[in-house]
Amino acid sequence: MEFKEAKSKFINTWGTLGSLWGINKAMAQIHALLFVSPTPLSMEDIMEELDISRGNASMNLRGLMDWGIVYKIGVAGERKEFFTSEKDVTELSRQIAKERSRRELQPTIRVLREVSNITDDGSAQAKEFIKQTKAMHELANSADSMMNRIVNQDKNWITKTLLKLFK
Amino acid sequence: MEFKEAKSKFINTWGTLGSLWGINKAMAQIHALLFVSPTPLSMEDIMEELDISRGNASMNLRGLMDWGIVYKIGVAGERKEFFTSEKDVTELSRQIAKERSRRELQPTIRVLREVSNITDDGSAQAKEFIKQTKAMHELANSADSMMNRIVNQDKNWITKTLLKLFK
DNA sequence: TTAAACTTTCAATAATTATTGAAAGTTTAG
DNA sequence: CTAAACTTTCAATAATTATTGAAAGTTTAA
Repeated sequence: MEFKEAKSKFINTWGTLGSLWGINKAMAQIHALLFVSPTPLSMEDIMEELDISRGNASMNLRGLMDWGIVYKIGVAGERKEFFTSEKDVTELSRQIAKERSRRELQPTIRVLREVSNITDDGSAQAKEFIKQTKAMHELANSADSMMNRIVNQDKNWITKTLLKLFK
Repeated sequence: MEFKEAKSKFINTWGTLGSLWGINKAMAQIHALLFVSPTPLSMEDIMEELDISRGNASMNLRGLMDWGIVYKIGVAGERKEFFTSEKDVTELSRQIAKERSRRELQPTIRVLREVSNITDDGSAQAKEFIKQTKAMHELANSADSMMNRIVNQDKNWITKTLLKLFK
């Protein structure tokens, strides 16, 4: 397999994978493209390479910037804007973990705390509901602690932990 | 908040969350319903409670069984089939980790290995591509090792590890 | 057997989500 | 300022994905 084929396979795989994780295809593909590009790309470049419209490129680039994994940069002597992605996979993981915690886990934990706190009316229904949602609440809290540790405490925690555990 | 409201809030939240993770709403809601139900439910029960069609219920129940987190059981003296979910949150996590590894992570790792193994033609493009996809390949391998450990090695690994790390 | 009770399948349709492209908005060079 | 170069927005539309419901399939009681 040569470069061009490998590149398009990578971008495609990333796009499909993105959809499985609630990230739309174009957004995942833009990220993949920037991730393997040695130089920043303009919106024009991205539109052309992925064959998408200007509007699509603009919206999804903004989305990626909101995730904190793509940056807009200025290039001297160029009027248009250029984009580049977070290149370090550890930092990328940290950023994604941080955002998923904020966007998904924390709101879920809030709901779980709320609903598991109803008063037990003595019915089997209520008893099971409380038991199960409490268990889920504890699990979600643990997962969130883990993510927060990844994000806040120690920049090399992932690597260190994995090394400790698996070698 | 009383039971009924809490239950519907839980089911709804789970449904929305599911969509964010590539699981469709009905499937996530069926799981939520079974997860908090003290007794197994028939397809009829599920259709009525979630207000979905027979076909929808049937297909998504099969999906949940493929994930290994919902079981079909026979009830003595009843002709129709009943369904129940995995009730233990640790086992639920194990099962989901196992399936996600099998369905998503492993195929991705295979592609990453493939594309990161192209021959370096000396171009900056190819160099960066190889460097970045190799880094991603290593990260994905680590994540998969972690998941496999969760799933295969030790049934209480999650709990133990979390306790060790965060208490 | 047979027929009632139940489940699955799948083509049609509905609902949702992504994409386009052109108008409106913004920035900057001159 | 003004106009060219560029970006963003958003209503219309396309593409994708989920849902329905009825026909086909399966199981079991008698």
